[in-house]
Amino acid sequence: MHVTLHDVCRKTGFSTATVSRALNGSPLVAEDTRNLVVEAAKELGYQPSHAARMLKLKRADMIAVIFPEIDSGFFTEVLRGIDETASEHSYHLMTAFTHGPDDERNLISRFVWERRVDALILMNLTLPEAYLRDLSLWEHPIVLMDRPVRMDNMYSVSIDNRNGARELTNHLIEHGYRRIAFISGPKGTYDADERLAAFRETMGENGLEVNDRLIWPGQFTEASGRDAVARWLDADNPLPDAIFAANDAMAIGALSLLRERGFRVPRDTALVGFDDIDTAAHLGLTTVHVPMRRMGSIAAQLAVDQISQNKSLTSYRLPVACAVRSSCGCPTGVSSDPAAADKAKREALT
Amino acid sequence: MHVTLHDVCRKTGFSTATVSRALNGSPLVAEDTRNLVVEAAKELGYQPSHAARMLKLKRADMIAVIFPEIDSGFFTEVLRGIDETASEHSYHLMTAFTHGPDDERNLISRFVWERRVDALILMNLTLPEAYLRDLSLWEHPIVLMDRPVRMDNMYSVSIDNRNGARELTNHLIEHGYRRIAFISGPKGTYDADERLAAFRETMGENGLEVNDRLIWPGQFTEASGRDAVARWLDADNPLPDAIFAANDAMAIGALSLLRERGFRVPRDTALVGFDDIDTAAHLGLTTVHVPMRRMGSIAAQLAVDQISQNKSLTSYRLPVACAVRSSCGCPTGVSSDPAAADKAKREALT
DNA sequence: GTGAAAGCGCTAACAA
DNA sequence: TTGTTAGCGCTTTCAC
Repeated sequence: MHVTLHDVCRKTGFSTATVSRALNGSPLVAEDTRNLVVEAAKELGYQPSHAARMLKLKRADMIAVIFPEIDSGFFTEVLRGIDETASEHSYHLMTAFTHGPDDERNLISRFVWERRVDALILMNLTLPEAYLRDLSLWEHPIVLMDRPVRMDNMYSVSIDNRNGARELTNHLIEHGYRRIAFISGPKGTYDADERLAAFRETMGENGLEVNDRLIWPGQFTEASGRDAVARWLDADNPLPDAIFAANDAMAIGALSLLRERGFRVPRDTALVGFDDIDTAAHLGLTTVHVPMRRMGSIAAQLAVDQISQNKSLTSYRLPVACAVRSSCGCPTGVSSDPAAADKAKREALT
Repeated sequence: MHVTLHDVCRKTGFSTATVSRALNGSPLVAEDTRNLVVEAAKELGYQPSHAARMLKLKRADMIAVIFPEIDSGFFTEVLRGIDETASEHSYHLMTAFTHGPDDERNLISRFVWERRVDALILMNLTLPEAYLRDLSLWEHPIVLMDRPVRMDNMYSVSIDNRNGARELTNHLIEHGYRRIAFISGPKGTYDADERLAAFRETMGENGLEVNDRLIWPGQFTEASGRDAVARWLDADNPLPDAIFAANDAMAIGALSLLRERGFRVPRDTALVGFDDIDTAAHLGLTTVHVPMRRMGSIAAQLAVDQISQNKSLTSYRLPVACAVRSSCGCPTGVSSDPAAADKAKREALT
C-alpha cells in the first residue's frame, strides 16, 4: 500500500499534528523536528493523499477547462496559456470537451457540485443566460472566454472583435476593394455577431453599400467556408473583389474551393480571415491576429486571483492586430506595433 | 454551504447507510425507499463530494495525460481521442504540459503518489528506462504513446513508423527520385530513430547509396526544418532531388525556406513529411498519415481496461498510410485502402 | 430492509 | 513546542 502520514509518525515518533505541521511549513515546530520529519518523509517517499487534503481543506487545487467539440484551431494555444499560468500557481487542469449542448451543462454541474474544482474556465459554449445566472451562485469563480459578462462571480476575457474587423475591412477598402463578401459565423455567437456588425458598419462609414446577398452564412468550420463559396459560384455569380471570412477555418475552406475551381487568390479575388491560426501563416492568409496563448494565460490569472480573493479586474478585452500577408494582394506587414498590440491593455467593462 | 448526504438523511428520515445505498443503486433497499431518497436528493440538488468518495473508495475517476512542451501538431487530435473514450467510461481527464525534463518527473510523481489519478497516459516524454521501471511499480496502469514497451503494468500505443517511412521512400524512388535528403528528428527519440532507420534501409534495398551529408539533423520543430535546409543551401550545395522530413513540422519549415529562396516545390525538389497534421493537407504536402485521434482513443481504452482489470492487450501498433499530395510531384492519392489502414490492426508485441 | 458506527488520511482547534 | 482529538463526507461491515 501507499505511504501515509501515520507511517511518517511511526518512523519519527512524533504525532500526526507535528508531522503535518512540519511538512506544511508551520512555524510552530522546532527546526530539528522539522528536519527529522522532512527527512523521514523523503525516505519513505511520502506524498499526502490528495483526497484527504481536499476533503479537509475544501480545496481541489484544480481548475476545469471546458471546450466545445468544434475546434477553431484555437484550442492548443489557449490551453497552453492556461496551463502556463495555472501551473505557476500550483493549480492543475481538468479538461473536457463537450459532446453536444446537454453535455455542456452536465459536465459543468458535476464539476461544480461534486466540488472537484476551484474554478471554471469556459470556452465558447452555448450556455443560455439563465443557466449562467444559476451558475454564478457557485462559490467559486467562473471565467468565460467568449463574450464579456456583467455578473457577480463571473469574469471574462475576450478580444476586440470590432476593432479587428474594422481595421481589416478598412485595409481592404483602402487598397481599392469595393465589392466585398463576408462569410459570417453562426448567428448568436458573440464573436460572429461582433465581427459581422463591425464589417457592416465599416462598409457603411466608407459609403459602401452592403448587399445582403454578399453576406454568406457560415458556421466557423472549414466545410461551411467551402460551401458558402460553392453556393455562390454554383448560382453563376461573379466573384466579389474580396472575401472576408469571419474566421480562418472558413477562409481556408473558401481558399481550397476557389483553387479547385481554378481561381487564384489574390488575383481573382482577395481573401482574408480572422484568428491567425497556425495554418494561416503557412498559407499566406491575411487575417486578424488573436493572442490565444495570452488569452489563456489571462483567464487562468483571473481564476487564480479570484480563488485567492485577490479581487482583480473582472474582465479583460484584448486588442488585436491585422497580420497582412499575401492573400489580399497588399503590401505585407502588421497593422500596428505588434509589441504594443500584444501587451494586454486592460479595459474593465464597467 | 453545499448539500451533503446528511441533508438528504434529514429530509427523508433515513440513515446515511440507506441513503447511500439507494443513491448507489444497491439492491439492498426497498423500491419505495429508493424512490423517496432519489427524489429528495434531486430536490436538494445533492451531488456526492468527490473528495470524500475518493478517500473512501480509493478511486479518482481520473486519468492524467501528460504532454511535452513542444507540439508537433498532434496534440489536439490525440487529446480528443482520449477524451472521447475516457468520457464514455466516465473518466475525467487531467492534462499537463511538461516544462522541461525535471518537470516531467515531478508531475508524474505527484500525480501518482498523491493518488490523484487512476491511470497515466504519457506522450513522447524523455523518460529514462530506469525511471520507467520505478514507475511500473505503481498499482495503476501507465500508457506510453511513443515507443513500445515490454514491462509489467506498462502499455503502449505506437505507430508503424518503419512501414510508413519505407512506403514513402519507395514511393519517391519509384517516381524517379534518386538523391534524397532526410531531415531527421532528435536522436534518441523512438519515432525519429525508427523513421531514419527505415529510410536508410529502404534506400539500401533499392541500391541507392545514402550519403551521410544528406542526412540533415533536425529537432522536429519548424525552425529546425528551416535551418536544416538553410545550412545546406548556404554552403552552396545543390538541392537534392527530394527531401524527406521526419515530420510535417520540419517539412513545413523547409518549405517556407525554400520558397523564400525562390525555389518551387516540387519543381526544384520534391518534399515529403510524416504525421499528416492539419496544415499538411492545406499545403498539399505529401506525408504519412498517422491516425492521431484513434491513437488517443486506444490509449484511453487501454487505460480503462486495465483499471477495471479487464486484462486486454498490452500494446498496439497502428498501421499508417501514405497520403500522396502535390508536393512530391506524383499522381496523388492514398497508398492503401484508407478504411483498412485506419482499422486498428492489433498486434501484440510479444 | 435498515441503522449504528468505524474509518479512509488529513488538518487544526484545543490542551498540555 | 508537541500531542490528543474531532471532524471533513462518504461507504460498508456488522447488527438488528
